[in-house]
Amino acid sequence: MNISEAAKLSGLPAKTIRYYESIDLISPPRRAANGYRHYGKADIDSLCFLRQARQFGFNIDQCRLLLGLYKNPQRRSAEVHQLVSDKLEEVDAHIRELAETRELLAKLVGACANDGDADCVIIDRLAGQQKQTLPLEDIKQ
Amino acid sequence: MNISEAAKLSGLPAKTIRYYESIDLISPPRRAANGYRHYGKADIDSLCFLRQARQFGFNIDQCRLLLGLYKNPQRRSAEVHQLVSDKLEEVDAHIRELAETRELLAKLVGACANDGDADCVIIDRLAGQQKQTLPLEDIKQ
DNA sequence: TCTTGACCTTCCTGTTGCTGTAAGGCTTAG
DNA sequence: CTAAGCCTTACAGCAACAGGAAGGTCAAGA
Repeated sequence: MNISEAAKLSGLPAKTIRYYESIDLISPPRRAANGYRHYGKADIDSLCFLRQARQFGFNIDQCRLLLGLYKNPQRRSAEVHQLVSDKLEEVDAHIRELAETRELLAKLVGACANDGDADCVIIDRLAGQQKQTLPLEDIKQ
Repeated sequence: MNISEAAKLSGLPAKTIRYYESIDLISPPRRAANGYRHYGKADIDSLCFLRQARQFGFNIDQCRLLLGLYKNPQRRSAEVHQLVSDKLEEVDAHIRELAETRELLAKLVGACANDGDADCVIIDRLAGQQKQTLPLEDIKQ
């Protein structure tokens, strides 16, 4: 089948499929006489796998590893488990970070007068937090 | 003061300060006779403001708006409030999305045998989720 | 005076994971 | 015959910088 059908079946844009080929994430498919890419069932399986893995938040390099395990009947499930629990930790860390930011933002939103005045707690909070101070003699306009 | 001192005081890398100038986020500073950038106290304030805003998750365009409000004594705090509560919603949405992914990942991690066998629930889950099916007659190798 | 090291400048490339667009060839229906 | 709808390659661009090259400047020490 041609690339647009592969795209439909796999749920990936044709552009993305070509891109994955260009970075050697998938192996180049056979070509028809007219130069068109020609995909088989196994290719579709790999593409579906990649779409899912990306949806789970794995980046391209992690997908590369996962795809390698997917295609390798000699894999040990422990290797897969390791990759996925690493990713889980990554996502947890990200969530913690965002949650922290969220709380700070919520505080700002709550504290702001939200009216027509120029006085604004938010602006005050974002400003005036210098990282370091210089000795007086170094401060020249 | 020179750029490296501005960097120290603001907590932004000198590279970033030059970058902010290149995208017109900050106004170009005065130059000394030798061509070196020369920053004053107001410049540092803007840079600090930007560092904080970026830390709060605002992107460059949002920072542009915030910085405009910061520098504008005619601002109404309601405008600032709007920007920040929009960002809060953005962050909330992002967290919800990540939390969903997290749960899926946790399920995978919990379900995987995590041993030396090739059988792997994770691999099975990532594979075989075709987006669409084609009518039989269209399926040719 | 010369040199050394720490600054500073501009410009170009690379990062991640694609997406958009241009310019052109192939295929199929009307 | 032509128009639509595929397909191809190749190049540019997004965000928000970071790294490095090549070269100018400055201050201190031998």
